[in-house]
Amino acid sequence: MTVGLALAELIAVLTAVTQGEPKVMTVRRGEALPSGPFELGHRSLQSGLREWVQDQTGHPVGYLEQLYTFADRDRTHESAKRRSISISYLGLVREQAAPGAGKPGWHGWYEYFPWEDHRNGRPAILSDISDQLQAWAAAELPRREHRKRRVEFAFGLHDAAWNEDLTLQRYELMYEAGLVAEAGHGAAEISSGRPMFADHRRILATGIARLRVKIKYRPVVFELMPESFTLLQLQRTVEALAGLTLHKPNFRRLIDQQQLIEETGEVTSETGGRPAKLFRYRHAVLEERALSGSKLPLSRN
Amino acid sequence: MTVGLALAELIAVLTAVTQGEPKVMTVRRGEALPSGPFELGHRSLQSGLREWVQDQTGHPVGYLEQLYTFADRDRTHESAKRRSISISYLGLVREQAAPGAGKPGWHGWYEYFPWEDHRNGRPAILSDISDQLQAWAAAELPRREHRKRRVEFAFGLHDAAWNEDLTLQRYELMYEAGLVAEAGHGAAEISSGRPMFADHRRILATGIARLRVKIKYRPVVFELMPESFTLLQLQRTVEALAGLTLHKPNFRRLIDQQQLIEETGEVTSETGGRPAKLFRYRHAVLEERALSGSKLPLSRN
DNA sequence: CATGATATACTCATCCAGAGTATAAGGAGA
DNA sequence: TCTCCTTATACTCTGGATGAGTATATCATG
Repeated sequence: MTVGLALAELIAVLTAVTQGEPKVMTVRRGEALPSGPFELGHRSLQSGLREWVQDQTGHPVGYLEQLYTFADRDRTHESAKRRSISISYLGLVREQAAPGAGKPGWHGWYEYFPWEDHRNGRPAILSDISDQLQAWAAAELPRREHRKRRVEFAFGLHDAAWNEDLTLQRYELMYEAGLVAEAGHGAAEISSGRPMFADHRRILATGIARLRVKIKYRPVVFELMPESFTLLQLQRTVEALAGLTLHKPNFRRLIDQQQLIEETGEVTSETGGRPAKLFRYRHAVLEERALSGSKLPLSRN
Repeated sequence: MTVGLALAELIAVLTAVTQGEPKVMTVRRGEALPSGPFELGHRSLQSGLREWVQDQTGHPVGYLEQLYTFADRDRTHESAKRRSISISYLGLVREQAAPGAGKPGWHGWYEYFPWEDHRNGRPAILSDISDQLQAWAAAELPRREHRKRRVEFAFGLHDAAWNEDLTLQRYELMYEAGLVAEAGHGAAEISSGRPMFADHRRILATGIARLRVKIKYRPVVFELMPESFTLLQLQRTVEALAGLTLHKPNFRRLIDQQQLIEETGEVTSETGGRPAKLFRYRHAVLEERALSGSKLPLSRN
């Protein structure tokens, strides 16, 4: 009887937003997510990863949440016929290292998922992608209708609207259809985003999807903001994550009716037009009550 | 340099609802959740658990979802100074084994968490619990206010309303305050529910919380229902999981405006009064579209 | 045939989210 | 200095969803 011995590995999807662009920390020149073995010295998984990231990047991790645990057999480390278990985490950090000295390479989310950014309208690539997916769906007879519905729903075709939360479902469909490079087979004639090592891009998709869902009911955005910020800066950050533009008046209404932030008393005129008030997150006061709220208003435009 | 070798173990929170009561599958006469090593032969974590449960209970698992991965050092299996990683899952099964022959022991959720069942009003135990928690919160000076707010929010004191989703937060607070038996110290003078081995009750709380959240936006309830059912049976099942009573007319409105179910054409008069129409879940048609909907109406009473 | 029980159908008020419009306050350039 | 442009901030309107209550239908039972 074999005992369940396995290699335990930690993988991090570390995200920051700088200049209105969501970034992920990578290694190997953008080809892989940072990862490392889970060592005996660590107190727990959570703290193990925290220490490890601190060492690697010099940045403290604000918010840290477990994503998923994988154990597929087609992973590396299969040297000794041993299984490798990967425990992935989503982490939010406040700032990006000064680009130059630091080794950590930050890359934009949308290099890897160009079809996920709808801030400037529906990306052109989506036409190609959905064409190919529909062809793929129509090809296989047995589960044809089922596939068609999955594609239409995930990509917001026909009557369905684009749903930014379905990042993972979209990637998985494209993977099944052989449209992404990692798959090996198919090799992706269309420009389907930058590939990554092994299943790292899938893990990144998991992280993006999780964060997009989360910002709607938990005030995690503030983990990505500087100490003080304007309302538009906050909105731009949310938009960057969601890959959508928001309705400005409604965004403001929602934010202040939740009382998550307070004025610092200062204003900044670095924004161009009329000077904007600066706000800060009300850490202390809410921490727990905030569990309930924090929705965000979406719009068509 | 230590390599991340660890024992991988699977733990399941298997849930069924019979006669309007939510149950969990246990071993050791209700003292532990079923668990087992993750073996080399398994294709993946998911399928490993699926096979294992099938063997143990004879029931197929309908819905299966990963809950959380733990790796605390105060777990068992610390024989060889080796860490043990526990990957927990939430599984839904349609029926309970005929009580008698089968070994699996099903126990009601609310044996372990009596304060979580509000279907017959606020349980009396909650007065004791919140008294003790407030005393505990008031005792420690430094973070007093913070603790007070956590308790009030989690248990719906003062202005806050009872929120059924906070099962895990409530258990954790009680654990911190030494009100549950697992904590060791304190030994729980009050009847704070049946204890479990190690951190199994915490894992159960995680599963309950996850399921309570999930039924609000995904049609997972149907994994617990028989092929055909009446609307009231469906409502009773949801109420059992949420630990709350629902507003009947609104429940019905919500269900049929989501078009999740369809009439079978038959009726049953086993329910007492006027015979009720039987319905079935529309598996095929929706599977994917259903991703969006499936909320449920809560009420005060 | 009345009564009690459950099933099913409607109505009403409130709140909230999406969408649009209007005014304020700065800077840049004619 | 005045005008225009840009961004910030404030207000209104409408439709739909949600919480809550009420009325009618159809069975079994005494």
